[in-house]
Amino acid sequence: MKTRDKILLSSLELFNERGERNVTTNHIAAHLAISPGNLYYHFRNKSDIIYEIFLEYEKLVDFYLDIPEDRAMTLDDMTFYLESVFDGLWSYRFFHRDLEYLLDSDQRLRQDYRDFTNRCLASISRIFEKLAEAGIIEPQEEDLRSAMSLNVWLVITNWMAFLKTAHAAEASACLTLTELKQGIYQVLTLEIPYLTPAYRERVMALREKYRPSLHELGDTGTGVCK
Amino acid sequence: MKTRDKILLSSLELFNERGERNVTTNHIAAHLAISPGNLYYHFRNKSDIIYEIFLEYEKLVDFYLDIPEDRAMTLDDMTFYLESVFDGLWSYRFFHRDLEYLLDSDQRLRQDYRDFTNRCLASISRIFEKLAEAGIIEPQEEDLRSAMSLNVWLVITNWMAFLKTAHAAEASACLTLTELKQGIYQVLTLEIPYLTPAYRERVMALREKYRPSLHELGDTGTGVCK
DNA sequence: GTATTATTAGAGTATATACTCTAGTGAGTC
DNA sequence: GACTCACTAGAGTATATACTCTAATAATAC
Repeated sequence: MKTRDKILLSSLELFNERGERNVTTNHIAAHLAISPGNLYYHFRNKSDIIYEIFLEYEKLVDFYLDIPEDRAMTLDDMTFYLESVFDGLWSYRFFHRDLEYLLDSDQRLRQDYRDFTNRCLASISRIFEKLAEAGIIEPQEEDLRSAMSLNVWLVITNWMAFLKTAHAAEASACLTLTELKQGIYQVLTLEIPYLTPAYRERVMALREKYRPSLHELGDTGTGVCK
Repeated sequence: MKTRDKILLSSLELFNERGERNVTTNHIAAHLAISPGNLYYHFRNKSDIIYEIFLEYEKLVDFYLDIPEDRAMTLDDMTFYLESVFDGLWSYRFFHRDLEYLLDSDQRLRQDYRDFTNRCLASISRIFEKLAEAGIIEPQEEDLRSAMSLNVWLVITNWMAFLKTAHAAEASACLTLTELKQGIYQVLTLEIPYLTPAYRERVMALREKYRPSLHELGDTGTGVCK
């Protein structure tokens, strides 16, 4: 693998594990056993690395959130979207953690992320529309649909942050993809009142699969993870 | 005013304005025109300052979220809770921005914040219960109510982060309390399907007051603020 | 007044951080 | 063999950051 790609990969790994704030360019170089100079040959600065990683993330989500317009939407589609989005969130989880700082230090990223958000919101809204066309949820007026989409976006993008703060032990290490996907339970909670009688039972059963196992917040957080 | 209190006040101000990450203890001291040594006489370290500020924040929210158990809940009560919570969020807005990092660097804060979250979630759930008792929303089973409360919490605590990332110009400066309170519109969106016919119109009218004025996300962000 | 304590200034320190500079190395090309 | 050029090592730098230390001053108690 090329050094440039190795740098991106290691950076992502370290960022996810420790948080962008706690990972320096020197750490990244050391982790790869290359020199800082080498790293700076491939990237102008730390922001550049982060921006490249964002582009990957963006590509991934755009790929998953491509809505097929030639056929009706199914429950399986919806499940797929939810699973994919949370997978993506997991793989690039450092990103939302330090989002504000990252956007403040890179205008290019700020602009791109804004566009990205708008695309995601449009996709979510389109999904709701198609779910209504398929008779899975009741159709809603555009106003309500976009407000709902925004709420879905807020829940999705901040579920992980919530989990980390709810944990008693140190945030970064303890967190599983399974726990993360309990966010799907929360998203489906938003849909409940809009489900059609024909689909209500099926969606509720789907939701049940993602239900948090225990009283999460109450755990004493022994911290035996990793 | 005592130096100690001045330090807390200035710190909060600077943190809110520039983000905790961008404010050093030296900045705080300089801003107050006192020496770093003086600052460290009053606080062991930066975390200590943050922790004290958190305690203030906690006290404020706990005060506002005290639910009177001797009488029924009114719509005005609900409005008051929403307004107060967003006011608090505004006054201590640096806090949620760097939350994960802050919790990672102070175990005491982590534990206290976890308890704080649980209290807030309980309060939100209790508010829903009392709104149902008052005939404003339909009563729901506990499971659903707590999942809904969690969604409300997610929307409330992350609305500002969303606004900042949606803005085109630099995040910190441009943001008004008015914009922030459009979060209330989003929270009320969550309640819509559960409203009783008797109150539907009134709540919808209330919600309308907080509706975002323009197509927020679409603005070009000239950045003329501050 | 004197002793004690609380408060403050300000220089200083150890460490970290992002990044630069110079001097290469090695694989391919002609 | 000379030349190019992408790539790499590693020492080095300017600056920042959290925090410490000492000495001095102001406030208070007796």
